[in-house]
Amino acid sequence: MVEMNLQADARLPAYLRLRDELAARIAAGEWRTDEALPSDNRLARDGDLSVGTVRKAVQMLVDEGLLERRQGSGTYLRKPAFNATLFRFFQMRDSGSGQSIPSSRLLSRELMTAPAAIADVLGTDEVIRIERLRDFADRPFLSEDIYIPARLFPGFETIPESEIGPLLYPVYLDRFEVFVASAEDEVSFATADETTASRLGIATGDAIAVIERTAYSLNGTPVEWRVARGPADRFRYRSRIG
Amino acid sequence: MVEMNLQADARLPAYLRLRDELAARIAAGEWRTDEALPSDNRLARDGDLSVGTVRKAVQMLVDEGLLERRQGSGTYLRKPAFNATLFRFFQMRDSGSGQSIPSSRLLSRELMTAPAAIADVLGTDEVIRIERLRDFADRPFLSEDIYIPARLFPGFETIPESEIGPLLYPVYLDRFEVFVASAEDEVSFATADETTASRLGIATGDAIAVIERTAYSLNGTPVEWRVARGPADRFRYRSRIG
DNA sequence: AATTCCAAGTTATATATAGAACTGGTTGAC
DNA sequence: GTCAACCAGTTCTATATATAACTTGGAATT
Repeated sequence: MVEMNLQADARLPAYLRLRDELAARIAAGEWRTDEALPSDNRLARDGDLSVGTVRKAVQMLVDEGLLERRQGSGTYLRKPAFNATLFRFFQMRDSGSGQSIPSSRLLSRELMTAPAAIADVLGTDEVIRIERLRDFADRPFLSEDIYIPARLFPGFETIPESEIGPLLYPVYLDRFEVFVASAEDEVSFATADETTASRLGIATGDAIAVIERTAYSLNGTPVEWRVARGPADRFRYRSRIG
Repeated sequence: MVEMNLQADARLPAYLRLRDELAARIAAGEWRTDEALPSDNRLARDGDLSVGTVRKAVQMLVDEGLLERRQGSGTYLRKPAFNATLFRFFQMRDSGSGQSIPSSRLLSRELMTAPAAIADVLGTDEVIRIERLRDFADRPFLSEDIYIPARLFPGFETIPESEIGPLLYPVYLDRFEVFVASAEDEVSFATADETTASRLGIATGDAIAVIERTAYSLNGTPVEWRVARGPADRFRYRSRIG
């Protein structure tokens, strides 16, 4: 919020300017996950920089998890590992090591005006709300209310359901070029209200786990807020602290 | 577990060998958090390397969160930000933004033989168990059972309670040179048994949140296992995914 | 006594260069 | 057809060097 980034460049070190430029071009969708960015040498020639400087800029984006270098081959846009990284609340116990992604059913999608608290987080009150139910081991497991800014996802509510897989973030990326780069989860416990209970197939008043997540894009803009509710006794949340 | 690390060095690149050497010397307690490591130039001369190679090694340790560079001054051992990073389950709601650390009472410390599951994680069954109760807003908030290997913490059970602050990790570092570098939390839900209930001042069978944590030192050795239990309705767990 | 200035030491940035290690494709021999 | 050798292009490692930016502490000045 301090400054817009058109002139901010001038006195930044070269490797940072290049990093910003590359990040912008990536965010603009210039490359796909399967083909290579220009080589270090190429970037150096184009930008009139030395290879060392280029490597430093690229390395930053690698550290940020955006790019992936393959020796002898090239530098590629990394496909985000949604399964492992951004999607880790499960009851992993049942099946041996079935990393299976739970199936998901869309219950509703609706263009609406967001409640104040959510509008506050997302920075707009024109949102699309998605209600979704996820199954695991053939039983309803998570009831989700998802809010995304209508401006960033124009027409999301009209996409045929068949074209929306069990994971939303790939859809965000492929169809709207919105890249979910980080998120913040908050876990708490509560009791089920009537609608939640009926969706999950439990009794009203039963204990549930509540995960509230805010997801952010590359530049730190919040692009999604969701709340997920599941039966507390089937719930486990794992977290690595670095 | 694959190999011991005395000869593993030979064919590693120079910057990795230096990184390993520095990490070992840090872990051995060669430097304190307040005075500087040898300068880049010095390390280069000593190790017969170029400055670029040295900087690459040091940068790795900076990225790993171990070191901190202060331009114009030197490279320092970073004091881990325990409050923020490794200590984040609270009910942050009550007081405005009171980042206050809850007070803590030691209930017992005892040299004992660990249950199989815990011995398995820690790699030894000779452990010290610490029972602790933490208050927040004048009410008991977390009941903790903490297990640490006796070998790594000789005599911990006899340290005067007055010399143990509300945070254990600084004690591990200052008195035993054990540096907690990362941890893994697992959050789940259960109901209180009798002892837990009486400690927390709730009824047997009441809903509680359970956080199981394994803490690791620099080289990935588990150095602590703990389980913390608190009333589910006052509980919040925050986690950043990045 | 307080302030300014300077010098030495440190990390940060940038360039240039060289060879090693690896990948993916093409060519050539059999 | 198969396999090996080769080759061009890529990233990776390492060195050497120069300058900028910054910190610290003491000396000089006011």
